[in-house]
Amino acid sequence: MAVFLSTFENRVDRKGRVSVPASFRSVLSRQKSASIILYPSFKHSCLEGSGDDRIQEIVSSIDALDVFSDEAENLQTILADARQLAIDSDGRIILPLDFLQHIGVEDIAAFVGLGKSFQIWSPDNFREHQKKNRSRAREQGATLRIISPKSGENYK
Amino acid sequence: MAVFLSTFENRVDRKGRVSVPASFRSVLSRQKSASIILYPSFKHSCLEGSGDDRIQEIVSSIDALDVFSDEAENLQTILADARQLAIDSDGRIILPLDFLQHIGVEDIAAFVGLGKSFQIWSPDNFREHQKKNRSRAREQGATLRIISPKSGENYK
DNA sequence: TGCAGAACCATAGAATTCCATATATTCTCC
DNA sequence: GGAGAATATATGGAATTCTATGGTTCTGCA
Repeated sequence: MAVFLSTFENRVDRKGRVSVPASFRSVLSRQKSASIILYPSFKHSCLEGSGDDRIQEIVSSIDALDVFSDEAENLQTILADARQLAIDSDGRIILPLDFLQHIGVEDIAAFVGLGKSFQIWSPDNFREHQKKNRSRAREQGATLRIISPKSGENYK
Repeated sequence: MAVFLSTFENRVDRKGRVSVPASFRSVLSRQKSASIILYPSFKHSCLEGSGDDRIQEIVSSIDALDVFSDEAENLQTILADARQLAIDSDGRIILPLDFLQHIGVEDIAAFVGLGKSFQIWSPDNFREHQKKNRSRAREQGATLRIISPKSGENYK
């Protein structure tokens, strides 16, 4: 498995420790460095996460923008708020307190696979978010257009 | 035979284990990784299933969109709900409890071949669904335009 | 020396693998 | 063509491994 997939709810203990889902770890272990990058989402009350090769892509994308543009500065806030977290020998990370507060997690964290990246939510907030997304996806069904990975051509 | 075809009803045991029809397995074994991707259908109370090359297509599609766009989020709801299930040495998968509940399966699951993908239904729900579809097809006088397969695709 | 963070154990429960069997299907050889 | 052997499929249960998770000990640093 080479992509982050599915949703897992794991317990956060008093020290902020939480197990990274095994399947996520196996994705991360294929990358150069098996650590995790997390930063608060500016759209939702969740954390955006990925391996650190994904961060390289974000850095490059920002670099391609005008240096002093608002857009570039907006995206640079991502980098300023990001943290790199090591995965310990038991497969856990420690979520910083301010991150936990930002997403409203007391004792359960939901890891949500989004392909090349993932998110961390409070379970309740995520369920609500997912419900909204589903109904919007149903309405906009036309936008669920699949692109073949090899040719890059649309099926219609 | 290289496409998912016909309908098979197999027993689901207490642990959620169920045999994947042999002919489906032979289709899947031609792909890179012989595992199954399942996710709840938007439209019906069934599960959508396919080989995991389908997930690669969805991930690529997301990648072609702006990272934080609504469209990307629509597709990501699929990934968040999807599960990759390994086929064990006896040809079985384990259907997660919440999936079984979503489609209302107690002890029998119907695998329905749809060509490039398949669905999993409760037998009763499927029969009803099939009845509706048939009568609609009759009323609307279904027609079909045949498109020859792209050269890259191997039928054997 | 006290504290925070990291590394180390221990364990219950879940998930995966392995084995056994009944039934159905195909093959083989007469 | 048909009887019997060999193979394949679906299914149940047991054994083993893995994952998540709580607690304890170590270690560097102020």
